[in-house]
Amino acid sequence: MNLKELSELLGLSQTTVSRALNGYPEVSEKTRIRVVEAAREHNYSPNSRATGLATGRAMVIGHVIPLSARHEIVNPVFGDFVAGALQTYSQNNYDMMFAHAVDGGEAEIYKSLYNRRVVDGVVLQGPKVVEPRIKALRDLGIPFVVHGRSSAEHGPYPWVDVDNTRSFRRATEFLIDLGHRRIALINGLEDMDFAMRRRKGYEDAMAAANLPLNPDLMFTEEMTEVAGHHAARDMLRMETPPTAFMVSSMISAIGVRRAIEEAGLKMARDVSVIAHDDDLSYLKNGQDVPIFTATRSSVRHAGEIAAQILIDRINNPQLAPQTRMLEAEIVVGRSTGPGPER
Amino acid sequence: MNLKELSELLGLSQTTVSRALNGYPEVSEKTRIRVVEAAREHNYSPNSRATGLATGRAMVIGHVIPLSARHEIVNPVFGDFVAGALQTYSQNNYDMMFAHAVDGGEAEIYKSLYNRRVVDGVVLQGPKVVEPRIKALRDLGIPFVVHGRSSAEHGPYPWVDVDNTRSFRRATEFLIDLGHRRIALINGLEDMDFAMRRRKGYEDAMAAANLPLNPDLMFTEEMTEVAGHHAARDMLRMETPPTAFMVSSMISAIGVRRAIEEAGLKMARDVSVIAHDDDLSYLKNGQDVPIFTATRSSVRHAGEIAAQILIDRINNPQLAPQTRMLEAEIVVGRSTGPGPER
DNA sequence: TTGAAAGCGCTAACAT
DNA sequence: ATGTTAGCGCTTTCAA
Repeated sequence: MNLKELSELLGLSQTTVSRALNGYPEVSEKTRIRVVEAAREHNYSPNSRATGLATGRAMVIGHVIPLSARHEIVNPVFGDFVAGALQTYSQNNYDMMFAHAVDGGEAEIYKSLYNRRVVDGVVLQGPKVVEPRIKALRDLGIPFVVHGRSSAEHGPYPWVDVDNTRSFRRATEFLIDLGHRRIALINGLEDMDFAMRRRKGYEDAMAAANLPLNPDLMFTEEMTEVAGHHAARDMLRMETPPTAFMVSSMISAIGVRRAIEEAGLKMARDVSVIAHDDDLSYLKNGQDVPIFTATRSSVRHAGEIAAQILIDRINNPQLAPQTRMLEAEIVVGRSTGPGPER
Repeated sequence: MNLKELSELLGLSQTTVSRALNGYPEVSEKTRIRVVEAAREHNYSPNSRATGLATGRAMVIGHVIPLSARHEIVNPVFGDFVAGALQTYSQNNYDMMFAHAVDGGEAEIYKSLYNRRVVDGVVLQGPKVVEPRIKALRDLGIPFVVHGRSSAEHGPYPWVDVDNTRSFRRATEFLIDLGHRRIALINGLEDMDFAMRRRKGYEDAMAAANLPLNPDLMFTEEMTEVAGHHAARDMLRMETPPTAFMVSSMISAIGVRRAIEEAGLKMARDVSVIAHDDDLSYLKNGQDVPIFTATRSSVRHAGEIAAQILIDRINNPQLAPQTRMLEAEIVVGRSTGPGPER
């Protein structure tokens, strides 16, 4: 059922039916009711391509995943962000498009999506420290918002981020307060902006406590089980192994914990592990567990906010770029056992 | 730059330009080259909404995530499947649409996406044992493919699945061979078809070994860290606790392992854990690690296949529903320590 | 308050 | 080998 058929059925013009359905004021209430009911009854829904052609709006927003970063889509944080954005989109009648890009081709994908009028705007996820995509999007005039920031980018651009530096500083401080001195950092790839910031938080806390930075205890790789395992295993074989691990992802933390088991060490008593996005609900039971930071709900919230900023920008292009810094929800539990001196 | 402008620029009709760009044979090679070059030079890309309107095809496929199942999008397996599908889509010039649905509203979302001609077909993810969506999609005439199966659905429908029953049977057999007798099952929600099949695999193996099924060792919940932790913690407090855990997700396995640590037990020596989608690359180093099944790459492959089946179906609606069963890639490592008798 | 008609950018019959 | 023309299904002036 399309507009024409519906209007013929009602003995009205397409115009009137369209107006009635879209809430224009000049339609009589009587007609509107008749139209709306007939539409529902005959299961009419407007063809979004035709609407898009006529209005010039796609009502779709694009997300692009670098294909090389296959782990990215598997990163739970990614899903949290997307879930948040999805919620805001549906409240505003937007749909979400998903595209992927081979390495280096991301700018092309954005351009293609926008030029073909598939999307009205895009969300840039996983920005690197040096991120040419931001300039590209700005130059192309594509409405966008960044999840995260890019430190090397000095022009204004809209972003939403959680305070990664603060999270890692606070968590590291917590470990230091517990008496740990050899604290390892199992980080993501440090050309990613978030990873660089996390390292900074870690370094800041170490410096503030006058603890030396040991390059052998600072590892950077993709955030996978395997990478976490290898790094932790090697570190635990050192003469003076670390007594604690700051880990950038719950996924790499799986590997880290396994390495600890394999080394015959006991979690919490011999070694503490803080993973960035581990679930924290345990702590509510007041149990003896290692400490953690939690940002899962913060990330979901970031998705909601980012979507709203982008939608505002699409509707009002001359708006100044909005930015929003979210504090990660940090929860720390008690450390168990005799502590780090072994 | 649109078709009209481009054709005026070239002194050709829109038709000829369109034909040149779409590879129709009746265009002279000379003209084609001239057109293609001008298009590239002026950065022309066809408006997909206009193309869609004219052709009746959206070149978009929809994926729907139940919002209630917020964990679903966070499940790594979900990402693997999507990544696989995305790859096939881009090879066939399809884009991927992402929608979400509040509980029970999934059929509406499918209908809406299809009626509005936003998508040409949809992928049904996370089918339940009883899955009304399949009948709904069939009745609506929407091209679709199911990732997984629905046991209560007896009519023909296209699906791609991994052999969950076999995976869990084999992994359970492996534990039994190692001498384990009290094997716990930490499963997902068993109204989900895959979870039901996994339980069946577990039960089959136990029955074949004449081992009793102990309801207290069979847990079913959402596959979260918290749920895994609670279940394992309670089981480990039993008089005769399990010596091994079969876990349905690497995420719940995090909770299970933590509960084991908290109980003062040593992984592998005291308790073995097999998690469904744990990464297995460890084993390649020939280390002493617990055993695992791996299906990560199988799931990605499932995504590729499912996408292809759907595309074929869209292009050829009278095709009989294709189905495809994939064998999960199963890898088992050596169990460490003195074994389960403690 | 309603309708006629043009047009959004493309494809596909149907000429030529 | 190229062009003319009529849509695809909607919105939006402009008229009535």
